[in-house]
Amino acid sequence: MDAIDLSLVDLLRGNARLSYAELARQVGLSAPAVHERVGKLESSGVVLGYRADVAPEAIGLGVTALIGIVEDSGADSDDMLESLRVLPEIESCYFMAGVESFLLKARVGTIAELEQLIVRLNRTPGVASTRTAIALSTKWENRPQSVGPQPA
Amino acid sequence: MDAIDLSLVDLLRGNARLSYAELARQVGLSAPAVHERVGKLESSGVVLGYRADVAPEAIGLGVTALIGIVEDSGADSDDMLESLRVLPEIESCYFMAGVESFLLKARVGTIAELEQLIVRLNRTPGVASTRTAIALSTKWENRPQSVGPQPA
DNA sequence: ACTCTCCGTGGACGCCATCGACCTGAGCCT
DNA sequence: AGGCTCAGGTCGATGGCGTCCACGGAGAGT
Repeated sequence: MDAIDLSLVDLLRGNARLSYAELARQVGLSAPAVHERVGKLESSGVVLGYRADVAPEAIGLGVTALIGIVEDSGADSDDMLESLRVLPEIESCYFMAGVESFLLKARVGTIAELEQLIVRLNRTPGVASTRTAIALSTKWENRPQSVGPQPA
Repeated sequence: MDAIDLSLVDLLRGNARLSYAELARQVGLSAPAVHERVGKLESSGVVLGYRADVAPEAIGLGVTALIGIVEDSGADSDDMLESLRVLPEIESCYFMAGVESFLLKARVGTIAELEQLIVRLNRTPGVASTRTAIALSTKWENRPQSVGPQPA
């Protein structure tokens, strides 16, 4: 992970569809060199994947909610995790410090679907209680912060 | 937005670096047709961009926190938003229902930087109070849920 | 029925991805 | 010091891809 790797990561976080040739121009290496570096970043787990950023309302996921989960005393967190992982509506899952062990970000199409999700969560073994906060709007999300040197 | 557009969105949410030729094969159209459809999805604001998904610890952003903000009565939310937008550590920002008007997801390198961020937030005009919860680990994040027809 | 429009296909051409061969400099052993 | 080894780069070649263009068929409106 030298400065060039950081620049590559920055560039790809900004636009994952840049060609290797373009990346090469930006960092001042040849295309094959960039190709090899990016390949290593991928296989070493630095770059986990490439994703299109899509407006959720446009694909019928207009309701965003953040749900905190309090675990039963004696519940097994690993089992719970597996139960959560199965629910596709849960886009993100954090294990938290504090009373609420998990914090979930969920996206659904309607409030009715959110209700169903919450019911299902409360029925999940190990869940003592849930607390749901609804996002009225997403101002921005997953904005990449630059880590490399400033782009000259 | 027909079924093919949804499939394209699904495919690109799964892997934003798929070539147009590959997308074309998957949806059963020609490459130019896919190229045009994707271009329209981009310019109509359905596809907002393409981002590499990077392991945050690998780039020195090992501390994740969720911060709720309570606004002063009479504060201007738009001004606050601009103040928040300027802080690069804030990766996501939701406008919430409930006592806390905003919910932020922030990533920093160290607890000390988190402390500085919280101090800055509390000094921001319009902020009455903040509440910070620290994520001990990110189980997963921004998992795309499939919206198209099941991939046959 | 004619035509307009939309949306697709197929062909062409230049650029890109990717492979292999070779080069160079750093570090280390003798 | 000399030379081995290896990591990591460049260069050149080739096949596939991105992208532009001209053309064609289906459906709606008159």
